[in-house]
Amino acid sequence: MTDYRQMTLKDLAQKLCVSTATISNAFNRPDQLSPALRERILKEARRLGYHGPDAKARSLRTGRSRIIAVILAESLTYSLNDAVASEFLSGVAEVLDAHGHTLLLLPGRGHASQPPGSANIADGFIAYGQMPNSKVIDDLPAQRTLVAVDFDIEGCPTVHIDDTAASYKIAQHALRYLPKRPAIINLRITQKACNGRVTPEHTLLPNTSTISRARLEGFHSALIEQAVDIDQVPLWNIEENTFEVCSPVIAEILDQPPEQRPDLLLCMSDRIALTVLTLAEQRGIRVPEDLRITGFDGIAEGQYRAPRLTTVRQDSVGKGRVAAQMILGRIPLAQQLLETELLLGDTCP
Amino acid sequence: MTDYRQMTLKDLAQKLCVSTATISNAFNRPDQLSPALRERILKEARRLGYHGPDAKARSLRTGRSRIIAVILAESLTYSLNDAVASEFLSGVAEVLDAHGHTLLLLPGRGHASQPPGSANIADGFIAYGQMPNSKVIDDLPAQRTLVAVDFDIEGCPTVHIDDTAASYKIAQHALRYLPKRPAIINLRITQKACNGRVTPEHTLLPNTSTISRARLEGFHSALIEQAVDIDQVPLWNIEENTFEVCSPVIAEILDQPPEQRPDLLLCMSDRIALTVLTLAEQRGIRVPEDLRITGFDGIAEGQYRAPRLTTVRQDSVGKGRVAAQMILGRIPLAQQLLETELLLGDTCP
DNA sequence: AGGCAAAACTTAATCGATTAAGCTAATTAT
DNA sequence: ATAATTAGCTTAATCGATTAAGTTTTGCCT
Repeated sequence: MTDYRQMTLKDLAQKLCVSTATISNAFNRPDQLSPALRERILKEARRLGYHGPDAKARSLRTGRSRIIAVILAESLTYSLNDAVASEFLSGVAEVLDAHGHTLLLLPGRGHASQPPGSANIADGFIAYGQMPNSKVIDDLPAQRTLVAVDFDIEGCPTVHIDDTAASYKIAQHALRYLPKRPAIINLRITQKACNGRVTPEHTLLPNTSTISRARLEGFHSALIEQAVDIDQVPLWNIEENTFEVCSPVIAEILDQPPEQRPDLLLCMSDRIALTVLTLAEQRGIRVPEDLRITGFDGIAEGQYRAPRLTTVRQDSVGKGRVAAQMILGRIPLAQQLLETELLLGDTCP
Repeated sequence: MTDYRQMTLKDLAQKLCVSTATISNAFNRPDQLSPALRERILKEARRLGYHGPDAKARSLRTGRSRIIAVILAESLTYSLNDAVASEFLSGVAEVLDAHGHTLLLLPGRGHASQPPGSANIADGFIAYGQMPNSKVIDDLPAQRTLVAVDFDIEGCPTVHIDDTAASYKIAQHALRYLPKRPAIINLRITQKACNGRVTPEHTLLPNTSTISRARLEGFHSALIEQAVDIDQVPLWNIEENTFEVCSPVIAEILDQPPEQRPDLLLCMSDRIALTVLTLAEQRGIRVPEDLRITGFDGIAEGQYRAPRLTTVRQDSVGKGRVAAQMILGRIPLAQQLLETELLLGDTCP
């Protein structure tokens, strides 16, 4: 019987015998009409079930949706369970929310099962940790702002840290103890997938290509500085930063005979380092006596536990804040480099 | 000079000397035009920098945006760092993505700094863990679907677990060891804020009001069944499920003289239980010998560590999946009750 | 070759708002 | 008292698509 079409501004205008412009002004520009009328309109709107101007129509007309999209590197499922990505997102969300914007989450290219489509509803885009050759920008509407985080796009404002310097810093700290058998566990540094020990056949990605690669450079610099032959330092690669994928590789490392087993593991992420720690504890390997472990990121999980993880903290939340502020035009679009901080925990004091 | 207005479908139509309908069809209904023409259109579109139909206009015209909004209970900042909420979101995201939808994140009412506004762009809403008297629905467009998760709205499809039964189950397990001094740590069960020991002055929320309250009921049932006087069981309340807020309260509990200190702590969440575990480890309190600990949720962090947390797992990811499938109409809108599972870890074997 | 159906396009109305420009009536200035 | 300004409201164009209905072209059948 009654018609279930949603009530529009026009319907409301007709019922109240005023123009649509006036209704619109009642919601958007209070100074354009008498307070009495505005009051009446808002009251009647509520009574008749009109919940304010339709966002779709409004965004079409004004050209702005108050939505900012974050394009993640991985699938949403992965990203939401990754502490670093989550912290980053929470920084973004905090700033967006403070300025009346909302957050749209997009999976990385190659992870979306459908073409973007609805994504270009956003007023601006924050691309997070994409691959260097990433084509994210290619199908983004040209007019809208894009901020790149943790990777570079030519001529695009970016937010990042100096990964090489940071990893150099922690490796330098760890090497002060002159480990007998240092080893490195890295994330996705080989051209083709490799879950395990990296051999010469596995070609490494180019030096500056990804964050992982940059961090490996830092480790290497510190090792070279200590006159360690980096070719003698076992390098392990892991394809995904999750406990499930890390575990078997790390088990393989730890299950070597004690005299071959590393006594220092420089890990490219806290997730890896924490997995090492868990597996070491399960095996009764003493940390740091038998094995020193360092991480990278400074996620909460590594600090709110005993023993605390020795790591280098990057301000992921801050990254998110800065990126969001840039997108909203609160700070100038620029190349922002954030600081990192050594966290001396118990796993490599 | 050149005009920076974004290129529209109409512009493209003019350049190619075809009608706008044809362009639109080239993007949306391939069967409506000859393959040759379609090919030409897509190619020229790419060449001229037309990235496909504008999402704002399209969503206005079609009435659908392919965006689903999740209304969280807390601020986005909190939710994104909470493992349970993140797992839930990742379940939602997984299903949405598989069906070409995207995810818009909205902070809970009272956490947004601005009125919703752009939120009603979504095709459907999933409200997560709201307070029982929550007014979320009130300013939601009436026509759109709403699914409630972990709380109830009259006449609204819901997804939840039987919190009381689940907490009864784990408490029952823990009580088999006939603890001398059991105690309970709960989350937000008092009328007004209370961070610490709950005394008679602190009125409790009504029985069925929140999840926390439901879980407390389960603990109590199990205690009563063991003929324990529940008024003698210390009850502690915590206002926020974070390490920072939990710590001082838990320190207070653990720093009591050993003969007064609880030998069993039934915790309402894994976050609380893990904080207990960390602080106990720091103090050299042996778990489970001196202190047994149980959690609730089954988050990854509690299982991927040594000792593993004894807890009851709820399938948060599954909750998200089911909620998303309902919203998308893949499964009927209904009241869904998911199963829980006892995880026998090392903290209360 | 004529008739008819299907294929390939076009026309034009529409989605639900915003906003510049215009119009009256009321107020202020001279 | 009259002109000038302002307040308060309306008119109508516009944002950029989609899609039902209509038109022309092509292909097929007898």
